Amino acid sequence: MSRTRDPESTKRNILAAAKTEFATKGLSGARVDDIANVAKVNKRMIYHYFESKENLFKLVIEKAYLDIREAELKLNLEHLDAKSALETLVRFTWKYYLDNPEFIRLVNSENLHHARHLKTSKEVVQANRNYVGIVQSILDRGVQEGEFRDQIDPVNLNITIAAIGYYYLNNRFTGSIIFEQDLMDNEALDKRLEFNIETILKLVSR
Amino acid sequence: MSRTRDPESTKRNILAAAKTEFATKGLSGARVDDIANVAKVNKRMIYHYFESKENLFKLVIEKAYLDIREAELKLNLEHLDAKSALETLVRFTWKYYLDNPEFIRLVNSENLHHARHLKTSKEVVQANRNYVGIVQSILDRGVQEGEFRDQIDPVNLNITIAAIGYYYLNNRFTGSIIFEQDLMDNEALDKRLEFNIETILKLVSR
DNA sequence: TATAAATGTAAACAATTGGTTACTTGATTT
DNA sequence: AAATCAAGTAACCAATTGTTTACATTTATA
Repeated sequence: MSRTRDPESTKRNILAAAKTEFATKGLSGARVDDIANVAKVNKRMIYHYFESKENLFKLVIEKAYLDIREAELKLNLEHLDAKSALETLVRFTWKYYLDNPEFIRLVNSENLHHARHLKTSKEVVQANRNYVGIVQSILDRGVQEGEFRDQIDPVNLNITIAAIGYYYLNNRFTGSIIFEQDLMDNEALDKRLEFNIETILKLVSR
Repeated sequence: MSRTRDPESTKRNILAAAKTEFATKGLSGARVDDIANVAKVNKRMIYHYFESKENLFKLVIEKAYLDIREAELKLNLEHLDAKSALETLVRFTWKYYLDNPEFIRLVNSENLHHARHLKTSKEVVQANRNYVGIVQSILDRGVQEGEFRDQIDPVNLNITIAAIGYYYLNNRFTGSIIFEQDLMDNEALDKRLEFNIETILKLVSR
């Protein structure tokens, strides 16, 4: 059954192209024409399915958040002892940022625009609520096991786990110039990951 | 002596307006007309003094880096014991990001553009070299004093000190939505700073 | 199979953009 | 005081932008 028309694929192609375009050039720098060209779709289709450039961006950033939270869920951290769970989370976060560089760029864009696209997204808030709950339960478990200090704030811990990977990778271009070394070579990357694991484990341990 | 013409002030006004404009809207989103209006200067003057929008951005980002490194030098960290010096640096970095929100935004923009403006800036590289040297000497001192572990990488430590402040403030908009709390109220800010100091001191201590 | 709805195309539009041209005015120098 | 140059202005331009109009074709359905 040969179909010359395939709306689902058209939508998917547009979303994928938009993600790359927005991540590469930011919201203002992104060009609707370029998205259409990369998606191999007539520009009109973007407006047909997504209403506006702005709305397209909203869907892209929403999906980006849901994707990372979904990937985190698959780690099944509750089956590990607290210390292993935390280390796994630090490794995962690092690798996710490395493998999905668009995520960081999109989050930056959204913050440049005061998060106005995410403001109305109940789904993203809920996904994140679950995530904070998971980290909280790791912390509780760590205290029970006698490994972690108590009274550690899960939100600040979360933020720090993200921060130490995010900043390094987000600022890899200025960083490589400023520190006069290639922050993206394999040795430097491995070293950074170990450094980050150490940072988090020392932070929570008794 | 009343002067109706004042080239130095014109240049200064353009640079100041450009800094705000680029930080607020990014390189692509920034409008030369808006810079001219805010600076209360004819648009032609921007091209007269700064050649192009791109070159204006380059000067803005260079100056932003030189400014923060200059402010750090004034801390005179070498007069403090290692632990105090490190805590002072963490506090300073946090406060500088808080008081100069344009800095973070500009660095993001520059990284979105693969740091192409900073690539040719010897001055910025040199300023940073001095800065890494200062952190290295704090680490050495800490080891001598018996307070710090040895073999801590000064570049990764630097990056982490920046990261834990930068990420929190850069992503304050998405963060406040996602974590369902105002990350920018005074209590949250104070709590974050203490959390960050703890993170760094635990990281380096024996 | 006729019809309506969904999917797609080509071309154009009005607004905006970074940058320029042609000109005027003020300050400095000889 | 004339001449020269720097500083400043207004109007404009060509290119680009997000979005739309008008039209064509395919697919599902009554």
